[in-house]
Amino acid sequence: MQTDPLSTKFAALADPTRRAILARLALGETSVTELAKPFDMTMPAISKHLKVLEGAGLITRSRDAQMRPCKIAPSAFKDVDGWLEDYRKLWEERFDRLDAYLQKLQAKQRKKRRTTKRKGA
Amino acid sequence: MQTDPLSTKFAALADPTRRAILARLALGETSVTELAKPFDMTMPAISKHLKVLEGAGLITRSRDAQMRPCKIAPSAFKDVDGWLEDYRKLWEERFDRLDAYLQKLQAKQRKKRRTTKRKGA
DNA sequence: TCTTTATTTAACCATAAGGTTATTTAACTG
DNA sequence: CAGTTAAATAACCTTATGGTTAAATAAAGA
Repeated sequence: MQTDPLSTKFAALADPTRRAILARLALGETSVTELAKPFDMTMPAISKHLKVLEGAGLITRSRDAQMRPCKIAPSAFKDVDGWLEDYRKLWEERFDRLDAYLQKLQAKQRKKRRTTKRKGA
Repeated sequence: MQTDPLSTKFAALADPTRRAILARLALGETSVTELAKPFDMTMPAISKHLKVLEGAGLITRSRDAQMRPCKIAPSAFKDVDGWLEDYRKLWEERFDRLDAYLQKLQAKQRKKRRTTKRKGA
């Protein structure tokens, strides 16, 4: 596995079970047993998933009696979002260029229609 | 590996070599040999990385003589961005609550300063 | 203190990931 | 056609991942 924080985060997010756990945690802090319920999986498996999420800095854990409640880390998605930001620009530009191209195309077609005085479809 | 598109994309992004390839492709379409240059890695390794990126729908490939130029797929990051969107809301709310809390705290401190008439630091 | 509840750790297994070298395929070039 | 360039495939190796069962740990409760 890669050791840089961004790789670790993407790797953690690459598993549907872990994303489902995050989705549950988005509703609020909860226990491991509670988190495990929706899954057809043993507790140690869930425990490992939580360790991966924690290791990636996506969740934090506390203690409440025997329970180890989990919650989403405050700035969990900050760097992932920051990374995406660069590419967001890229595809917005791409979209802008496409948009410009389509407008040019439409202008050309309008011009054509004017010169040919509505001959074809 | 998981087979759903989002997992496949996150997994593809979880490797720094692949992210570097994407960063290079953000500058424009280019050949495999060109893409390979910055890395201390054999061609087959790069070839595999490109296959992963293509399989995730992050890049597309064409043909130009013996070359197989790669470019970033038009809507490469759309679903990843969409997924993040939900959590963006979450942490904006979290931030809003923190902000509200801090404002309340400051208000309380101003009040305190007024009643104690600047006694301590 | 013994038991129960909540969770983790250890040991193991199958499969996937990321790399290698050697070989092939594909297309241009002389 | 023979040779060169660009890239992919095959076969292999090592390590990581995602799961299991069985055992250990931690805290609360009778």
